[in-house]
Amino acid sequence: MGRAPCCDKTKVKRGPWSPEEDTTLKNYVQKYGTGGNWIALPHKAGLKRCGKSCRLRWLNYLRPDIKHGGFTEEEDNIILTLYHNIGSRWSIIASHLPGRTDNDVKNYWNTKLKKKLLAEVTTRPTTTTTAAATATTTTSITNTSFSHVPSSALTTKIEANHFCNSVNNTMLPYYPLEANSHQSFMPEMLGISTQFPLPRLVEVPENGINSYSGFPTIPFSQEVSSFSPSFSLNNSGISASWSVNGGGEDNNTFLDEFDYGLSYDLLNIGFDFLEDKISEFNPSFTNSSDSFAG
DNA sequence: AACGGTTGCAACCGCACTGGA
DNA sequence: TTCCAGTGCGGTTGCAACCGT
Repeated sequence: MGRAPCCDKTKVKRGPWSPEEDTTLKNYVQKYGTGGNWIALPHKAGLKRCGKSCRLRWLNYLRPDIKHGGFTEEEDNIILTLYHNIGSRWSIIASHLPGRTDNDVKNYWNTKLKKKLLAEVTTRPTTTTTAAATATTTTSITNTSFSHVPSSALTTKIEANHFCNSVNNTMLPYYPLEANSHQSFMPEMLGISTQFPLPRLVEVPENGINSYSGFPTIPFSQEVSSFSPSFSLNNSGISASWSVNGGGEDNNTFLDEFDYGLSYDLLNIGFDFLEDKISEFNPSFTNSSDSFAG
């Protein structure tokens, strides 16, 4: 037995809204407000529509403060950053973009921004260098709208992917940002069998104590100029080690830019492929919104 | 011009959450 | 504490417009 429908589908109009319906809804809401009850609103307003449909039409289209038209470069970057940090929480992302709705942002991501990023990645020259990665290495993707992404971040993750693939063709999932964390961090996004930890970049207090024990962390107060991952395979599985060298001039920038690199590489992998691999590895994992460890 | 494929976006669906009774 | 109507949200679908052949 499923949930009772919110209205009788046979008695309400569905599909595209006519200009007359738009006018009726807009006039009613502007005159009387929603009254805190969308279900009752269409009847009061004289509309043969489901309340949910009215709400959606108002919020996504008729509201006076809605911004229509193309997204700016600045909006692109905000979406990219937030998508990496919190995933597909479109309403939260939209709340950072005045005049944009969650539906707008979601559609824009799915139809344009994701493809734009993929195009950037596929046209980027192949990186063959290893290990040492510095925050100031930005040359590989200049002349793009995301030229501030350091190749260090790209290289780090790409090598991790290649390494995992070369061992047993298995990957573990990207963990979304934890809700209570203060700032972005690098999740332990890849691993095999023993789930080797990749570093998390987390905001930690000046005393250096943080709640993510067991993982290397980089306090914001620490200057960072290079970030060097290395991998090895031995009898006990895979081990990964990381080193961070001081001397950077702006490590907040480095951390922020690292986030962009992460987004690039998630796209480079392909979400579908990644999830298929995860499912093979652990049948209890069903989709990207699930918690793998939970 | 006609057709088929692709794109972009409005709208819908259904589950999760919330708050009041 | 439990129940449930109303609301919020993310994923998905439908379709018109566009594009290439």
